[in-house]
Amino acid sequence: MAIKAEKPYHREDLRGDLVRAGREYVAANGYHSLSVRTLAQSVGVSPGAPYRHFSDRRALLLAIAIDGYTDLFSAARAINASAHDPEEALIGAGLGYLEFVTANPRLAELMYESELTSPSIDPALLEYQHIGQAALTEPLRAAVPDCDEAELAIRVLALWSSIYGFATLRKRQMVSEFVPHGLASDEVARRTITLAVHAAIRG
Amino acid sequence: MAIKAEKPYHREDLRGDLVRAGREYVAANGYHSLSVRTLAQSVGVSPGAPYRHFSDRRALLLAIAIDGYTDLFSAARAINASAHDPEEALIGAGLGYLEFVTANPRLAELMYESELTSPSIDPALLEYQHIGQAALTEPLRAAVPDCDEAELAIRVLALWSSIYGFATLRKRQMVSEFVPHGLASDEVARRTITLAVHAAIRG
DNA sequence: CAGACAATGTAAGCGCAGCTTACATTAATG
DNA sequence: CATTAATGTAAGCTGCGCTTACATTGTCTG
Repeated sequence: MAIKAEKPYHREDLRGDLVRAGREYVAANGYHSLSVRTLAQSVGVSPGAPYRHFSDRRALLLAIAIDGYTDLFSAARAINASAHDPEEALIGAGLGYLEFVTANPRLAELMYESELTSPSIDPALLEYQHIGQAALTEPLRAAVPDCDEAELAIRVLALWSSIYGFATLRKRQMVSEFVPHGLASDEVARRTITLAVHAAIRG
Repeated sequence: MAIKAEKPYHREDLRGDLVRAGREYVAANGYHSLSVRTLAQSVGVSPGAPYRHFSDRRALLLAIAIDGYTDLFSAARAINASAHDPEEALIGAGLGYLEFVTANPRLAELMYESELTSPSIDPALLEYQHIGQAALTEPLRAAVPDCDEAELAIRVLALWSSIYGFATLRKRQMVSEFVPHGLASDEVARRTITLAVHAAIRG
């Protein structure tokens, strides 16, 4: 009899393995070139097997993106909990998002700039957008107590636009194109985020 | 002899025809599903012909994107010329970009959110980024005369982050998610852009 | 003006990927 | 224990990016 344990016909958690391996691949090479076949092979399974767990390549990408969202938001919760005042919470949220995008640029691309968000965002991702929205809305409401909801919503949108836009441009290494002098990148980030937060607070 | 004019073996401007047809396709269906073969067929040419003019599918997409940039910047020049003061020029630039993205969402996706910009922006597109940068830098310099260049660059970056971020979120129809009340979309846009412009002017 | 040459098109095919269908194997259920 | 659903495999269809070899045509030069 063989010493090696025969690999079982049914495996423990193929779906999870695919998401994890897929996430590693995306982190290394980006989502564009991710192939269901190659991914299947890399986890040691036949080319058709993933389709038992994902209807589409798109569904697989969606699962990977959602996996990324859970990480992002657990980090965001930690930051929010350790903030002492609303302004600090807002700046922390912005810088936290920046850090996440910097640490996981390819994953962020899948989450925020892929076919999952175009032409309009995938319904399955809407819930996560609302969580992110709340992470800005609550502190801002606290910072600007007497402010009607419509105005608050606009300011949240403007703030999120700034944070998202800056993070995206930075991910593409376009900050050095705009700010050619040898300013420290972190300093530029801090200035930009605080500028946006202050604009949102004072209107 | 045939009444129809035989179609010539060599055509006038296949490259241009491919770019035009490609742009139409992208506008209608997005760049993701654009296929070189199908595009070749749609302009009545064999599947290999496009490769005489474009080394890659990517090179074709690049040409389509550049075609879009020329349109965007010619519109931007017109707006800039008709502005009466720097603040008006900045707001006009922002709203002009918004209009372009709203009118050409799929094309904007190719220009600003495709594999051409990821992981870092394609060198062939850098020139166009500089043009866009200048369209904000000059009016802002005029609006804030005594401001050193580094500070000016940071504010331009912050302003462009806001404009780009807002336009992108709006393209994904996420504005209605953030601002659920029946506020007119144009009103939200105007408020957001002016907010960003004022923040950039006063620091 | 003729022949060489470059430019630009076609025909055919390789390799790979998404996805489907038919079948095999195993776990769960009554 | 037999049945059934779940989950894997094998094989193949279709379409696409890209290459190579060849056909056609405009242009340049002796």
